[in-house]
Amino acid sequence: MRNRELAEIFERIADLLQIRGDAIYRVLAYRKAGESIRGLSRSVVGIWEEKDLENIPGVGKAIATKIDELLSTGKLIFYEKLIEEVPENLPDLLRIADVGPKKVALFWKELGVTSIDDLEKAAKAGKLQELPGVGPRSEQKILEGIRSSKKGRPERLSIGSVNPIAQSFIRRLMKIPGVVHAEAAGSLRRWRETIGDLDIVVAAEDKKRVMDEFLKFSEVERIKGQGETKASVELLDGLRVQVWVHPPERFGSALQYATGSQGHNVRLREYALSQGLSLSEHGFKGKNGNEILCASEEEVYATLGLPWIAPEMREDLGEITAGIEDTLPKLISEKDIKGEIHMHSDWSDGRVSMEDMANAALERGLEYIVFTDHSRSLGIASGLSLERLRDQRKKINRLRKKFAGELDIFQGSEVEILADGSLDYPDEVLEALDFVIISLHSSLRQDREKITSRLLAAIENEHVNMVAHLSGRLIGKREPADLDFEAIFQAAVENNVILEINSNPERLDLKDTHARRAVELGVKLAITTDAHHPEHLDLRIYGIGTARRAWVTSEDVLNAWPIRKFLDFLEKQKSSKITH
DNA sequence: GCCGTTTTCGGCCCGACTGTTTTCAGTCG
Repeated sequence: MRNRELAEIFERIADLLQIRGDAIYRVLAYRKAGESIRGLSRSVVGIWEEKDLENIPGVGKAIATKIDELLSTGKLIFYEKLIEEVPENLPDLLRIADVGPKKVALFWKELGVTSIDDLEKAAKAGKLQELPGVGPRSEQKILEGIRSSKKGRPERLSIGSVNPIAQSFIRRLMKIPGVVHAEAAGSLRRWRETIGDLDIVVAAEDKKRVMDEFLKFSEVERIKGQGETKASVELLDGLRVQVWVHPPERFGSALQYATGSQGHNVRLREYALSQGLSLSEHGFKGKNGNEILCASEEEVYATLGLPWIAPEMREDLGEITAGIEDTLPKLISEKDIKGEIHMHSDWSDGRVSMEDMANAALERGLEYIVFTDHSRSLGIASGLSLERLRDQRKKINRLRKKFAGELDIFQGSEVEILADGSLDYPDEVLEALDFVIISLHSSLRQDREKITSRLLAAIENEHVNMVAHLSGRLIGKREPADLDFEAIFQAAVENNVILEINSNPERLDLKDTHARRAVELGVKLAITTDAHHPEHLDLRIYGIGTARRAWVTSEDVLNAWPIRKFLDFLEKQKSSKITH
């Protein structure tokens, strides 16, 4: 059973218990356990085999026993009894805006509603407003909520699609007179791979003016809520945007609050309470009611005796403890990157010539690049035949001379791993390449054992330097391959093979939690763009964000190393390979 | 139900906004 399936079960239990009206802290415990499992960097099955379940944060005796039952028998008696009492699909109603557990319970008990269709019928018949605490306006809102949930818009959008919208909003908000700061917060600032709501925090004295101007932005389709300090709207394309306005002297605490995550904030506020301070978006309050205002986030953390914690780490995954102990890593940043080692040209499916790509790399301050066009069997991407590969080498040699002293250029290849685990070029061809990337583009749906051993066989090939986009997932479009990640990370360490964080926002592969686990085990990474066009070189910000979420430092990243160290490592890879 | 630089028992973040209410409950983040 995969972590996500386990997480879904416990999250559903939490919803069902809450609808049933159980004690809220019991509900929260199940929800927290579910979220914790979802965010885990390694498989629960592995932890279960080591009999270490209770070391998972949020998992105690009771939930550990339930995980054990699920993994050994495939079912959970507690859950089966629960859904005899509360209809299993009732939590689906919680997805509708402004419908929470109390209302779901009310509609179910009073009207027998057990599905969204039931609810819609009841609302249209005017049955909801006859219930206590529900009026005509609520009934109307619920109907709207059902309508928008039926439009089939995805609940979370790719960070690559939301980020440009955010930057445009921020530019325009900054132009409103009196605005001192405007900054994206929430999951975008934490560089999560998908974004639910776009959150923006603005610093200005005149709140009302900012609110009025914001609500007039042309993309705003519907105002969902509007108060003194906070407004939330839905855009024409369905994206939800929330804007907070706070006075500049409180901007730090407001930004900290809106950045989250919820889990991080709860833990930080608990830590504040342990020091006799109550923290909110407005600042700190002491026991005697005195206020401490924070214009910057640094002041928020410093007030608690902590170093500033990078937004990407704020997931309640040990960052506050690391802050207390002063062991936070120095995270990698974009300026640390020295080379691009996974990119394409028009020799295969890239859009421009090698020379144009080289110039684009130079413009972006890179010191070395590796062309890694596709290997021969990937016909759909015009993979290079042996002859074309030789021709490309000649061309690259000419380019090397042309760019000498400015940019070092190498010839690599993105080599297909064939269905049986062998590689798409013979060994002597691989040996002649400067850098060998291997990747899967076909037969991604093989079962776990088969696809894992296929990758392991490929990783053990002595000429392989790096594995690209390991899981093969396309976020929201294609599920990752069913891999034994733990085994692959071990093999990568043993064979000195690099694993890629692919920066394409549709991939982000390795993903954050896997990258963190890989580095824990001693794997070295690369942060590449897989560029097929000069502009793709700018996608690296997303890979950097993912790496920072994984607590990665520049020491962990091959293409953040200076050219000398990069080349030395390639030499070392050659000599350290397991021989067969 | 979980957890411990106040605790193995008694806590468990904090506030904005809305609608249905006359002071608050529910939802959301």
